[in-house]
Amino acid sequence: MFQLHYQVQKPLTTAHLAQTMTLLSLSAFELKQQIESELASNPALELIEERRCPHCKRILSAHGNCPVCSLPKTMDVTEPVVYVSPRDDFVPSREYSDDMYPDEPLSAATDNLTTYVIKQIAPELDHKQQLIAVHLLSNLDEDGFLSVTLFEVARYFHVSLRDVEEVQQIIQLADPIGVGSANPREALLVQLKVIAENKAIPEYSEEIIDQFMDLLSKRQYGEIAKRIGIGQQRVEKIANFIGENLNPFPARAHWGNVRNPSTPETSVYHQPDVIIKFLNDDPSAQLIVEIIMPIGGTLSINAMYKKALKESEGESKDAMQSDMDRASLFVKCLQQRNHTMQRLLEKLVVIQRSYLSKGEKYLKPITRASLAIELGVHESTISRAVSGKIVELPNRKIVPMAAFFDRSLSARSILREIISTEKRPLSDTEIRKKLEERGIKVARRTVAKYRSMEGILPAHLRHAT
DNA sequence: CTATGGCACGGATT
DNA sequence: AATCCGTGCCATAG
Repeated sequence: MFQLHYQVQKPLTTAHLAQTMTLLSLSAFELKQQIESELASNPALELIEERRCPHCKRILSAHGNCPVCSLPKTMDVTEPVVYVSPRDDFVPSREYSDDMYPDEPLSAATDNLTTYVIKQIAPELDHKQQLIAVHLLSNLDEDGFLSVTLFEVARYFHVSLRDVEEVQQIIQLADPIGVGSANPREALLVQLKVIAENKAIPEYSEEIIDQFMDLLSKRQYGEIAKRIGIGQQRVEKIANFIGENLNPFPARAHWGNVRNPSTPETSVYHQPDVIIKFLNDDPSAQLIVEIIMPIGGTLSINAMYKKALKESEGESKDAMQSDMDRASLFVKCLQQRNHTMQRLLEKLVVIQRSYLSKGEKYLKPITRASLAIELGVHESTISRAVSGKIVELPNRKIVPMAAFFDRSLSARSILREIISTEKRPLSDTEIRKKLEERGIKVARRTVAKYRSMEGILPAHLRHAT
């Protein structure tokens, strides 16, 4: 039924529970919106301005201590440091900047997107081009990308590839900019060009998107810097610019907060909700875990408002009191959310430590339920806390938090290794045996599934390289 | 006869 | 209650 495991100071109310649960399931990006709307609608709430740590420029916590500089001196390596980190530099990755799209959001449905775009561009096109445009736009996927190749379309209409490209370019310039591209890379390049007309763009932006998209999405800025031959800081700046001004999924601007099941290929870059690092990047050192709070400063009850409430009378007092209650409820729920996240991550990083330091092969296949028991919370609490959250790992990779509960990742990773070192193509049955030798018991059928998940061809179509 | 993919069932997850 | 994932069974290809 209800979860009575929380260590709460005040008695629980159903409202309290409901709101805590909602907040828990929000990603940093959604949380930011939630907090901002609450802050705007409730005068009793106040955002206390940040105070910054003189050493590391980080925003100080409510207690005035710096989360990084005040790390415990006793470095018990097995004890991770987990803290909530308020960020005023938080930039939601899936949002357009206002100057690009001042208009109100569109409906989400793809077919509406089709007509929406056609309306914009129809006047510019002759009859034949219109036919092509309709064809292209009816083959958009949910992200606004083409699910057909230009070549196919050209053949279908018996026109030259050039003609189709021309139409595509017109479509890409329509709102949402970049729609009708083949992939995120193309979309970003189009957006970049459009912005460049009104605004200076950082040098190398184009090169980075064009040539290092995969590295960019994994946030491996150092690598990019090395390849271009410029400083890493500069690359980070450019990456920030891209994150702030461009959207790799054109159609999603209209989707609000989409939970994308992000496959490695389609996920581009995200602001993580949680950042996990090793102290000094040393895998044998202590783990540092940052839980991102997408606001600078601390949210709390407005002291002036509290005072005014005491002095007021009658009906206005009632109204103020209710705002007050809502405010304190919100603050409390927010604290509880962070507390839950903190406890969850403390356990999680300890359990998955070898995964964090040594790679995918060492991911322990734990379940949400087992962790729930250890933490003494309901399993749905874990589910909510995990769903939709993005984590940055010590190796700079961005993965969904659900990856920590992947039952098959380590198996698949070992499978990849087996196949990449095989002398002759091994059949699924043989692979199953090899896996068993390494402590993974799965059915033969499952090996086949893992193979296809990894995009590895069946044995008879593979040949040793 | 062997290797593999498709479909469906049951348990876990959401 | 709906959905996802591992697995067993079976059909099909080689």
